[in-house]
Order: sequence, then structure tokens, then C-alpha cells
Amino acid sequence: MIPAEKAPICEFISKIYPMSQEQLASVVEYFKPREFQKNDFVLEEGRVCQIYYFMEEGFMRAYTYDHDGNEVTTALYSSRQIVCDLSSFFKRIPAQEYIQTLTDCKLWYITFEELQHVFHAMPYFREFGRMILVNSYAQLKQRMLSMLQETAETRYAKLIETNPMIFQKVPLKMIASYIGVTDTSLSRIRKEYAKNRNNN
Amino acid sequence: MIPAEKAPICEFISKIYPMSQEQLASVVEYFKPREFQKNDFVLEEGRVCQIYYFMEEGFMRAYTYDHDGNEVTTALYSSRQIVCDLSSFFKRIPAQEYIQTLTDCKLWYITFEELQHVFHAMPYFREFGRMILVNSYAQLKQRMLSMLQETAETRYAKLIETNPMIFQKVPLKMIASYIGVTDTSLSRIRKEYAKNRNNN
DNA sequence: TTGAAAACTTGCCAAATGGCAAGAATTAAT
DNA sequence: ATTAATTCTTGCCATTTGGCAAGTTTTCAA
Repeated sequence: MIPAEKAPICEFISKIYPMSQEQLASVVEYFKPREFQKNDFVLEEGRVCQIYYFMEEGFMRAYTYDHDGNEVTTALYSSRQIVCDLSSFFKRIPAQEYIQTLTDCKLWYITFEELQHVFHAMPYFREFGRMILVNSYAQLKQRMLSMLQETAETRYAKLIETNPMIFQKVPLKMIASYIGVTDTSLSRIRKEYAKNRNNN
Repeated sequence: MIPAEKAPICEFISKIYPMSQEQLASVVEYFKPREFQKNDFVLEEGRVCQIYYFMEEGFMRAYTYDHDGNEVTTALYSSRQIVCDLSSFFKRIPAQEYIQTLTDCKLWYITFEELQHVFHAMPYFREFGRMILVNSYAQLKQRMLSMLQETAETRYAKLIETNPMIFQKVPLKMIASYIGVTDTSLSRIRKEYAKNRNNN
């Protein structure tokens, strides 16, 4: 009933909010496949985000520009995540950032109108939407607190320890601005980190 | 049917998600009054946030400590707002910040269990909850982007222009860390800002 | 009302971070 | 395979921001 290639998205949804196979089928029916090539734009600043993506495979980043015109990475996305500017998508306001692929990407998507329809027709799916929202809020808040409570070194250490794959796919200068420093400073942090790793 | 003193919270709810007088009545029935004195703690770090507050009158701040032990204001609350650590409240995890009153405050509150009950018994109220969540997410994101895209001077100027009452109730050092600078730097920013106001 | 505490401003200095540029290393494209 | 482009590291220097402390003003409480 559910096509085999949709197994990843089914698994993702039912992990977040378990539901019957029939319910799951009626929901994932609306998700359609899409592929992007490296460096494609998934969302551009100034446009209202119209599409809710599930990333099956690949890496992306969200970024904007600081007051001096430098690119700043605001989010990093990897496999098995929702990729969407939830502010823009749900509030129907222009996005303030770009979302761009860093590798070829394999995604499943649903449009705003379709998602509204699914929420209306399958109320049990609303709970999934709510949990994605709560989780995203918590992540954003955690990131904000991490910027305050931790040093850039700690943020670097945590990222490399919890998500080492990112370092194989994302240029360091993009990781640098995600961590909140320049590429020059990240280079120095890496030198320190490597030194300390040997001493411990 | 609805007691007169609940007019502010009724107005707040129906502005966000309009509903019939009967629906409104069945919802606000669960909100109970509470007052705090200046400097009371509404939430402490390490505890799970159990209460969802509507602030009818007063000022509060949320704060945490940075990696050097300095207090950092993470949010400022004034009248007619929801006051709650939504991450902690909905994910049932310990809060990472303190919420403290800055003036005497008049609030209406509902507990986590009661709110779950209301969401279950009055499904139309879920939409209100969802919109508070979306708005809070959008605010948090906007704040994050403002920290990147704008200078501290701009953040100061916007705050004083959009929310001048805050400056009458909140010490500048708390506003300073909210804006992302030390009190020393804010003092210099204020001097510059006053100078430019005259020249323009 | 008066004294104490807290808040705010300002000057001086130190430290941290960024800008820039050069060179090395890696990656991509023809 | 070769060349070009991008990425990464490093040194040097400039700038910014913060720390500290003193002095002033304001707020709070007895």
C-alpha cells in the first residue's frame, strides 16, 4: 500500500508521532519526491516559503548576511530532518534567509495548501506538526543559549563530536559562521582543539 | 457569564483566534488569577516549567548566565503577553533560564495538566495554542536574525522606539545584555544615539 | 528625611577578535 | 592531467569590546 521508497519518511513520522499503518498511508500519500543538485537554492530571501521538505539524503545550509555583508550560516541540515523556514511557511511572510544545498539532495515535499488540507482531513497528523514545531522551537532556543552560555571552542567540540559527518561535507568557513566566529578564528580554534586532544 | 475581571485575557485570546462567547467562556474558566511582587521568581533554572501565564499587567525578564558568569537577559515581557518557557513546558525538560518579575505583576495562569485537558476537551482552543507557538517561534527567530543583521545601535534604537515603556521599568544593564552588549557599551551607544538625534 | 545601595557614566587600559594578505592545500573543471 | 578556483592556515596589525574603578545620580528602605 505504501510504496517502498517512502519507508524513510514513514519511519520519521511514526517515530515522532506513532500512528496506524492506514493513517500513515493516507498522510504520506501527499508527499512527492524531488531531487536537487549541489548548490541549488531551496528557498530565497524575500519569498514566502511554500514547501515543507523532508530530507532523505543530503546536506543543506540556511544563511543570511550580517550588518557588514558577510554570509552567516544560521542552520545546517542533514538527512532525516524537516527542511523549512517555519516562520515564513506558517506566518506567510517573506523569508529572511536563503536555504541552499551543499550536496546533491533527495527530498520528499508537500506544499502549504496540501499540508493544510492534510491537517484538516487527518486531524491525528496535526500532532505531528505540533511536535515538529515544538522541537524546532526548542532547537532554536538551545542554539541561542549555546551562543551565550558556551565558548566557540565548546560549540566546535560539540559539533564535531555529535555530528562529524558535517565536517566532511560543509566547508569550514560555513561552519565557522554557524559557530559564531570567522574562518580565521575557527582555524585557530581547531589548532587549539587538536593540541588539547593530544594532551588529554 | 464571564467575570468582568477576565476581560483582558478574553480580548487577548479572541484577537489571536476568534471564537464564540460560549467557547471563550469554557476556556477562560480554567484561568486563575495570581499576583507577584517585584523581584519574585516565576521560574527557576533546573525546574520544569509547569505553568502557562498570561500577563495582564507588569514587567518581567528571562535571564541566564554566560560562560563568564554574567547575567544575560534573554527576553523581556510586558502586559498582554504569554509568559512561559515553552521549551520546558511542552517538552517537559528542565528550564535553562530564570524568569523574574521587574515590577509587581498581575497574571492569569493555567497548569500544564489543565491546559492539556482544555486542548483535549475544547479542540478549537488548540488553534490558539498553535498560534502562540508559531508566533513565539517567529519572535525568537527574528531576535536571532536581529543579533546577526543589525548593530547593537540599531537594536537599541528599535527597542526605544517601539517599546519606550520598557526603559522606564527595566534597569539599563538588563537591557544592555538583552541587546547583546555590556552596560558600559550601552552607555556609549546611548551617548551616540542622543548626539545623532540632535543632528537629525 | 537621611543613609545605604544600586544604577549609570566615563576614562584608561588590556585582551580578544577580525581584516587583510600571502602561501599551502584541496577540489573542481576542462 | 593540468590548470584554475576555492578553501584553509598563519602572521601581522588595527579595531572593537570588555574589565575595572572612580565618581555621579538615582532609587530604596528604615
